[in-house]
Amino acid sequence: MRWLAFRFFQVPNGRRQILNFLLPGDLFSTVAVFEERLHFSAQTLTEARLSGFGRAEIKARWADNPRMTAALAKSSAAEAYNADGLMIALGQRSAEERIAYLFLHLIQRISTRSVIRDQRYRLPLRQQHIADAVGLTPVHVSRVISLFRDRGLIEFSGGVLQVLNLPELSRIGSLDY
Amino acid sequence: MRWLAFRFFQVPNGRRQILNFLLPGDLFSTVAVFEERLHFSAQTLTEARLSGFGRAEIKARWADNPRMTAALAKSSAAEAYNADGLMIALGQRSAEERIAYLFLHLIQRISTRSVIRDQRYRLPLRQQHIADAVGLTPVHVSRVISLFRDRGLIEFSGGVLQVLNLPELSRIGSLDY
DNA sequence: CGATCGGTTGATATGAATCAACGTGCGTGG
DNA sequence: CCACGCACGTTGATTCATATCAACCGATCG
Repeated sequence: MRWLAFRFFQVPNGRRQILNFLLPGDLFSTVAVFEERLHFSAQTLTEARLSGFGRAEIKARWADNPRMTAALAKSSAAEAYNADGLMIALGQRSAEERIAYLFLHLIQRISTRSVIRDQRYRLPLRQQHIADAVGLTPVHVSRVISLFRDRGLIEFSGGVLQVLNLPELSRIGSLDY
Repeated sequence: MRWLAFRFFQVPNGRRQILNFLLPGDLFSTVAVFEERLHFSAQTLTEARLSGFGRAEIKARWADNPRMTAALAKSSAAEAYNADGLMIALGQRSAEERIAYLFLHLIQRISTRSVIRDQRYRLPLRQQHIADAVGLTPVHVSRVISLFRDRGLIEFSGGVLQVLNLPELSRIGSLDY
């Protein structure tokens, strides 16, 4: 991954929820195109390269530009789809399932963007970020990842994820829907 | 509320996550306008009145109809906003907070649609639905609602929610963002 | 070379799940 | 019209998954 960022909400009680991760080529937020005031924040995990568009400019060009319209619709649909997946994970699934789900989700998105060798993915996250994304504590994330490591499913350290047993990881994390 | 429905995903393990509730006037799903295959299901809680639109028809009229474009954009933004709220609730908040949040969210949406008397809201849900929406068991939902009742915050039975202490309910459930 | 950060590990605490029993209202069929 | 069954909710006892608290370790960095 060339760079990585995330969108999150800081909860008054001190916790935060990571709402999604942003990868190269992602629209930062489809809603942001239409809404002036945003309820969330965003932060990069690496150096990142952003392109900005004026809201007025987009709106002006949008009506007569079917390709832009289609791109926005597609981005919006993907956001909704991903949000549904995370809600399902957070609401109904165990710690192991959530973490496996997150890894699977990320490696799938990364795979559409770059060629992957030996199932190694650059994923510059700390366990804290995983915890904030899947609604667990960093301590518990550490335990689950250790468990995965002991079972030979993955290696994860130094910002690199290596998948060693994809079928089993999928069995745990996938919803296959 | 004249009628009520919800959008949900059936998890292979037998649980289900309610992704959102649909109220009169809501677009069923913005994504459904563009995508052929949907990953979720929907169900009504009461008799409901639906209007259908052909996907082709919408697409054809969409380019040259700025009002429709705006309506879709607005609906899509609201969906994303609500999804963020639920992800935050599911990921970071306690059982009491989640349930208070859900009630607040629903009464707010209902209030924009009908005139409310005496803080009484028709809300034809079973505790099972609340449980499926906020990621708890029906048993625990029952306990929390009893607690709220004992503290004089709400009454909830027979499909009617009566709010008795809105400030306190808000203090518990609101994120005030 | 000490300090800080991220991760690991162990002990204990706790919120919510699970298991189970019971109550109540309601619809249905005898 | 009664009796039974069923859906829904309540309540108590217990279990379990994850949080919390705390100590420690290794790497990195000023």
